[in-house]
Amino acid sequence: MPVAVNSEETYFQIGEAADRTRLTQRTLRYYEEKGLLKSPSRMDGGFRLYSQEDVERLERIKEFKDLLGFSLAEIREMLDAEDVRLQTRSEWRRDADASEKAAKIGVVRGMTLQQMSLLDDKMKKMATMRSELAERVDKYDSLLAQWAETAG
Amino acid sequence: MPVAVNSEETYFQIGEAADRTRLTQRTLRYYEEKGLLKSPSRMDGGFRLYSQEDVERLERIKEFKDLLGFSLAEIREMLDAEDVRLQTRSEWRRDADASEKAAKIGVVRGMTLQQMSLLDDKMKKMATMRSELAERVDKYDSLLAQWAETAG
DNA sequence: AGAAACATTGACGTTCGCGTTAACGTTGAG
DNA sequence: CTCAACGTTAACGCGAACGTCAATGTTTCT
Repeated sequence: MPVAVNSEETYFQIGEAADRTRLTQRTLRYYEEKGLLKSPSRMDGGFRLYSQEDVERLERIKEFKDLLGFSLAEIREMLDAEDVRLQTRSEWRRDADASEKAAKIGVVRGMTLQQMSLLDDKMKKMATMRSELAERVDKYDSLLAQWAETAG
Repeated sequence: MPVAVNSEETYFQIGEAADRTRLTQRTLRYYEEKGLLKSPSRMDGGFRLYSQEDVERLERIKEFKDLLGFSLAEIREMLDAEDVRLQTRSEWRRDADASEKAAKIGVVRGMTLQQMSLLDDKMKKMATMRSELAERVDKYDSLLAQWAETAG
C-alpha cells in the first residue's frame, strides 16, 4: 500500500514503485546510482520513498529504453535537458538577468529539436522498413493464391 | 580495393567490408561467430571474402540494431525467417509436397506480420513522443516571444 | 627475396545493465 | 515484545557485444 507522509502527498516504498513501473528494486537503485533519478526522499529508518513524480519519471525512462533502445547514459542526457527546463522555470522569478534566461531556454529548445529530428529520422527509416515488409507479405499472398489455383 | 574472384562477381576482404558497413573487423567476425552471417567464402590463404549480398545483410543487421534496439539474438531470429523464405524459394521446384510449402510460407508470413505490428506499435509511440516534444518547443517559443515583448 | 600491408585465430579485458546473495536494520501487526 | 515482511548496503556474478593484444600466416609491391 502507498504510504501517506504529509497530508495530500502520496509516496511509495521501493517495492510498490517497482511493481507499478514493472521494474525491479535493483533496477530502481541502479538508476538512482547512475543519476537517472534524483535521489528519492527517505523515511526515518532509511527506506526510500518515491513520489508520484518519481514513478512517472521511471516510466519515461522505460519508454526511452524500450522505444528507442538508448543507453542509460543517453537517456540521462535527455532527462537532464528536461531538468534544465524545470530548473529554469523555478528560477524564473528569482533571477534578474532575463537575456541569460532566454539563452538557456534557447539551448533547451535546441536540444528538444534535436531529439525531434532524431525521432523523425528513426520513424522515417521504420516506415521504409515497414513497407518492405508489407511488400513481402504481398508476395507471399500472391504466391499462395497462385498456388491454390494450380493445386485446386 | 575490391577483389575480383571469378569473372563478374565482386568480393571484399574483411577490411573493405568493415569500411563499407562502418563496422569493425572484430564485429564482422563476431557476427559470423554468432551465426548472424552465413560464413563467408575464403581465399586460398584463408582470408574471408564477403559478397555484395553479405555486405547488404550486414547493413540490415546494423539497421535492426540501431533502429529497433534489438539484441543480436532477436535479429538472428528475424533473419532466420528470411532465410526460410530464400530456402523455400530455392527448393521451389525440387520439393514435391506443395501443401507443406504453403504451410512454411504461411509461417514466415505470420512472422513478417508480427514484425510489422511491432513496428507499427513503436512508430505510434514515437509519434506520441514527438508531439509531446513539439508541444514543449511551442511553449518555449511563446515564452521567448512573450519575453521579448516585455523586455523590448 | 624482402618488406609493408593485411589477414587469422586465440584469449583475455571491458562496459553495460542489471541478478543474486549475504549480512543486517526497520516497520507494522498481533 | 516478537516475528514476519520489507528494506538497506556491499559485493560478487553474468551474459551481451564487442575492444585489444599477441603470435603467426598471407598477399602484394618492388
